[in-house]
Amino acid sequence: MATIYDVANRAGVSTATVSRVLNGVEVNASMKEAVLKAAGALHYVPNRTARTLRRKTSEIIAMMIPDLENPFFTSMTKAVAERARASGYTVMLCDTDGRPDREAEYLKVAVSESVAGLIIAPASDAINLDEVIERGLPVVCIDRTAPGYDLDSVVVDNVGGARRSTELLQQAGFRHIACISGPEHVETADQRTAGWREAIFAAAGAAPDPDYDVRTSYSVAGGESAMAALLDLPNPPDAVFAANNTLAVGLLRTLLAQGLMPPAYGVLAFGDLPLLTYTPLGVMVVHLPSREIGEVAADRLLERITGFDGPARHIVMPNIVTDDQSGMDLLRPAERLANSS
Amino acid sequence: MATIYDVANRAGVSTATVSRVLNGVEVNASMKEAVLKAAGALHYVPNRTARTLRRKTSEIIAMMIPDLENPFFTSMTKAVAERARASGYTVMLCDTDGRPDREAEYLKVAVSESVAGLIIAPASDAINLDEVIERGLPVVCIDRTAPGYDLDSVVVDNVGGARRSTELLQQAGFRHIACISGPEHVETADQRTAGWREAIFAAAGAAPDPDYDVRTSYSVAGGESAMAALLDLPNPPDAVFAANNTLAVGLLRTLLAQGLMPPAYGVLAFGDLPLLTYTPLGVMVVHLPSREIGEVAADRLLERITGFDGPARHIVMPNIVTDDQSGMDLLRPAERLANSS
DNA sequence: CTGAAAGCGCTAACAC
DNA sequence: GTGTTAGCGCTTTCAG
Repeated sequence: MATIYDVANRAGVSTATVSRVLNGVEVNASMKEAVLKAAGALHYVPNRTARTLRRKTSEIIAMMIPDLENPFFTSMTKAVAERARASGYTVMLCDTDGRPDREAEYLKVAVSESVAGLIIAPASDAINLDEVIERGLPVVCIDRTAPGYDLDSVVVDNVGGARRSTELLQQAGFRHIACISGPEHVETADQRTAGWREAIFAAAGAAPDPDYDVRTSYSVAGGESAMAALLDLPNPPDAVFAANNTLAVGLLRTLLAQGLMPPAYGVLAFGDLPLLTYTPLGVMVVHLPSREIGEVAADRLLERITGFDGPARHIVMPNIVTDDQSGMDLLRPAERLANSS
Repeated sequence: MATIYDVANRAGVSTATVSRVLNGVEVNASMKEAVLKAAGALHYVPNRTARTLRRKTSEIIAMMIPDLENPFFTSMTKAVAERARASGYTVMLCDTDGRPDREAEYLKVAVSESVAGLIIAPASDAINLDEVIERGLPVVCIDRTAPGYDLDSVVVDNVGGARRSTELLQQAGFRHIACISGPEHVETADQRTAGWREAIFAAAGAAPDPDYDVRTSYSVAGGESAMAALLDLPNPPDAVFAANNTLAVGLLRTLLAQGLMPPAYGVLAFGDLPLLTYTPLGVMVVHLPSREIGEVAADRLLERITGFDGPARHIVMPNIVTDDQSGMDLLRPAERLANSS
């Protein structure tokens, strides 16, 4: 309730001086002390809203992701929040549910709140960031880029990673490898499917069976039904490349319900299955550095917020736990468990 | 960039009229149309900061939880964000990491941002909400209450649930049941341990072995080391009641690494292990309605924000999937999988 | 029903 | 180095 005026009065100085003290601008030592004492006595809490109105930029960072419940985005978000907090910023959570309309809505709110910056995993490749760019808002894309805009981005190597993943399945002896990927026009889904195609083509000298190329929503339900459809095929696959973790969980549900168990049935998940990985199930898992992506993205954004104005940086994250040339962690969960204990 | 003045000018009306139109106050139809047209032409986006400064309350809800990466809080947060969005509010994410100092910091930011309301899972039972209460900020406690304050709360029956959980382990034939719970002074941890004690006392006619009563941090690491310590005991337990999901994951890691497998070794997790539950592992799981807690909490808060001023409501959530009198879902994962397919 | 104008709390010229 | 003061964009009395 106390304002900067109250503090100024009590300390016998002007509001400008109070503001200076509060913002770390050089001020006479005795005045500074008086201000601090007055502020303490009055339980003064600066009003960020007023500051934002005046400065035209808040201490809030907008974080837009398609699904907070996906551990991949959860840990990314946690990392961003932690980095932001350390620099005095707070995160405005925007779960777009993968819907462009929600995304547009949140984008408007972000502008309306004069957020300091934006970290976003675009819901589709048709995303419109014009308004945001016009206002000079710093933006960092994560996981997916924003086609048509030259923005900082932090992603993983989807095409190459998917190709190497598929090759691993091939090396494990599987010959009929299907790919269950996310929606069309979602960059990661398109790229991971492309990587799978490359590997299949390289091995077979021909394009993959169109029936094996399935696209669905990035969700457990999507993985479940897609797998069911694959098993209903006249010539069902003997292995599956799951383009993300939720799809893998879904397809695993279908598989297990039908008595098909990895590793006899080949399953490679592109992205971690956090809790599942602690159980002895023969699923191959490619670890994606979600936390690190969040950290790097936050750092890059903070740099922009504090004035950095260089050209866009496109960062492709190497994977943390390295066990082969690809830089990916391809241990089977059971092995990983053994190693880590 | 366009302000309400620009819109007013273009529409040939006063800013007051523009404001009225934008806020749904009755206005002459032709004027209203003119305002809307002008606003559209100018790509006008209202400035929420200015509104907040004037109204002294923003359209942001602060959500404070101890760990975003715990699926229990993740789904709760997602539910809150969704409900909030539907009412025009956005969520400010505050991951306190279970630390009172972080919590206090975020509380200050929340006040400073003039948030419309607060949903909080207190980091400890010594939480100080004075400042927040003084300012008349609506608060709803989730998962844990705030001792000393009479606030709306949405929780689960910890004592009773823990007791029935332990009884289930007893009914399954286990006789040496340990309890791994969270930190002291964390309400849920205290209460769940109390419920376990009740069950042990009722069955044995004596207090449980103090060695079996372990408290650690609510984390995978905590569960891991606690389980290791239990197994090192001269007379190790044959079953464990895990007071939350992360503890369960941790103790499971230790167990599996030592070749001890449920259900031969008794494990009951109080709280879901989302992805793990899809695998055929004999762990008993008590489902906690995290999503529903979030929904109810958000609804109660929104009521307060829009003026409700009745006495505090203390809501104890029943569990969703009901298979016994306790209202809890105690199916073993494998059975659940079979049922749900 | 509509308009004029004050003011929310703070920052940043600008003047001293 | 310090104080004065004009707004930031909006809502909301208060007159008319």
